[in-house]
Amino acid sequence: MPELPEVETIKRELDKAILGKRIADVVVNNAKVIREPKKERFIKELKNAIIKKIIRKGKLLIFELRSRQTRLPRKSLTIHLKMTGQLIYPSTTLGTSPRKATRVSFKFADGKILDFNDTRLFGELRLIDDWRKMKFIKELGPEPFDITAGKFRQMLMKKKTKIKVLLLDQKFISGIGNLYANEALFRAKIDPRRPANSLSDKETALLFKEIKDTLQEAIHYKGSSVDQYVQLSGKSGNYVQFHQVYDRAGEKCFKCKSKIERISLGGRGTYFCPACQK
DNA sequence: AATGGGACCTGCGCGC
DNA sequence: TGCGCGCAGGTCCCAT
Repeated sequence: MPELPEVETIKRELDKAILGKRIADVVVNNAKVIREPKKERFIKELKNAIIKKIIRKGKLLIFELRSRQTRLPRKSLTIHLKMTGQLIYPSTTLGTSPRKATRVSFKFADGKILDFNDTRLFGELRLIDDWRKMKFIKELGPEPFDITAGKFRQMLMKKKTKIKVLLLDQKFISGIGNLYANEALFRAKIDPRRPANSLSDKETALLFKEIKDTLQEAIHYKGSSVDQYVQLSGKSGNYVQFHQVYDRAGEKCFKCKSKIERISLGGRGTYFCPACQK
């Protein structure tokens, strides 16, 4: 489940690995992940594009491109990993025997290959003129790092929905997914079922701090490798060892030894300690 | 506005 | 061993 820390980890590695490179060829093994334009045009327009800049917005990766003929308008390749998407570089498949889940391979002019793998085909690749005009981008809420505690509090006070569900709403705040929502709420000692506007000033401030700290720590440890996420190199992220509640239903709370509970909120597995979180 | 459900997909682990 | 089933979670979409 790539969330902000996982996508940021990949973004930083991509910066070091592929900036300035020219795409020589694109191999599409499964066109389903290419949302626009059609496969043939997608390939044609990416050929000879140079990776100019890489940007992350929430969980979305954006490659700003430049064509060799600089008069052409700059396009962008956007990549959303959704749940099981991976970016692997340098890939060793060489297009000869692609791994089962390798859906698209980008071959650079120097021969190195960037693979997009995605078991469940939920991932989305788009080649578009202006990423700023994407519906997803226009509706995206601010990232926790881009707002103040006061602003966060002001945002929460307008909402009656359950705090956990709200943290997962990318239009409200972007970058947080199921794993870090669970972890941040545990650290802030807040019951995930609480209506957002029921949080006190103190609780709001603590939650805001814990969200940012949790994300920062996860970035430092290069993400959480549960399910399919790996770093660009294919190595696992190292943050799982610090998880307090996620996927620990029935196990003892590290703080108070109570049993961690699992409930469903907004259709998502929600883990919390009923004794620690009020 | 809030809430719940289904859809998109595949692979895993479970019980039998 | 193999089969069917529920489940995983990011996002969108629809109904109430």
